[in-house]
Amino acid sequence: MNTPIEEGLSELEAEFIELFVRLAQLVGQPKSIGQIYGLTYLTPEPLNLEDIMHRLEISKGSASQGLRFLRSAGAVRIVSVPNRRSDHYIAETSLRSLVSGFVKEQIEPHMEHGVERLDRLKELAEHEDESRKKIIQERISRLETWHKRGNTMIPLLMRFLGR
Amino acid sequence: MNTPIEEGLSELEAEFIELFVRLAQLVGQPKSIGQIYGLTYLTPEPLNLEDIMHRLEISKGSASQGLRFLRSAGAVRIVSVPNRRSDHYIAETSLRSLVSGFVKEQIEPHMEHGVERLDRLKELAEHEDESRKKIIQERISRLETWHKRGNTMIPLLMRFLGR
DNA sequence: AATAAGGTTCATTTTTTCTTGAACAAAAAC
DNA sequence: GTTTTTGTTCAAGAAAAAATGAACCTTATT
Repeated sequence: MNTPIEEGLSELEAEFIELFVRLAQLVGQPKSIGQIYGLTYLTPEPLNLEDIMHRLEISKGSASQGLRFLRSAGAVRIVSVPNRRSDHYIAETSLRSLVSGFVKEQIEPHMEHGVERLDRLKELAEHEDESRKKIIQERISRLETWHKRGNTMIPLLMRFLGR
Repeated sequence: MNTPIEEGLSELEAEFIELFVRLAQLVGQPKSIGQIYGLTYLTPEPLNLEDIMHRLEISKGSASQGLRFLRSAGAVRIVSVPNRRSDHYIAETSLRSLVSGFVKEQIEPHMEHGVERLDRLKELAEHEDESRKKIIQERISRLETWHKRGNTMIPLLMRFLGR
């Protein structure tokens, strides 16, 4: 046993976490992700899985999966705490790391897959009636432009967010 | 009665629409929104509600609600077709209008609400123990920085997408 | 080697979101 | 004024997403 972490959330904490829940939902992530990240963000001390479960009153499964996601997106980091066997987490609070993690996990896969899809469309367009072919190809090439813009925008975004 | 629009989707159309469905889901919109927008995007002729229902095999309710959303986000536009009483739609195919509609509908409300939430947090932080107050305030001010960055990024994004 | 602690996995249940279609309203057409 | 056509709304049902918790693996501790 070790220093017990207070149960329940203060009004401030609840409000704070609520804000992160909305943020999570805005970018299409489940509530629990927002809760966990929010809690680690506002808590100065590193938290372990058990702390998180109890303070947020969520299941072990949710906490574990949520942490895995946040870890892989670079939103939280494991720190070691003397005399504690369990993994402890602290939030990565720079906007840049969050955005970059999000882009890497959620956007880039789509972008890459997008190339294949566009090629497939171009392929199919070839077999189209001559009458429609022209216009279809024009639509597809417009889509390609979108794709390219998206691709050039990402680095710009990152640059804006600083090193 | 008037010129009937072909039922069912060709492979090309299905593939094309599938791409838009994914795009819709990426930005947290239901499948039907992606389908409707995809169909209008690739179809040169203006489509009405009935065309959309039949070709996509979705209900009247979905089609109506989907179109309302797309209209309000500036993703489709009503055009009048001679001798047809019903509203006909064509897609707005510029990336800029789409993004700007999306930002206006989905992002800006959050941004505005965000200000209130931050003020509320600052208020609550005042009543915090002196020991934690400092650190909590620091966290909140970090959040404010995020908020400001978000706000300055939007115009930059729009500028990048052209006039 | 046995026990315990920490963590993950995943089938099941719960919750949330989306779709449907029938009822309703508005505006032509007759 | 009645009938059609067109479109909206919203309660109920269907589908999808997220949370739960028990079983299970791994690694430390005794």
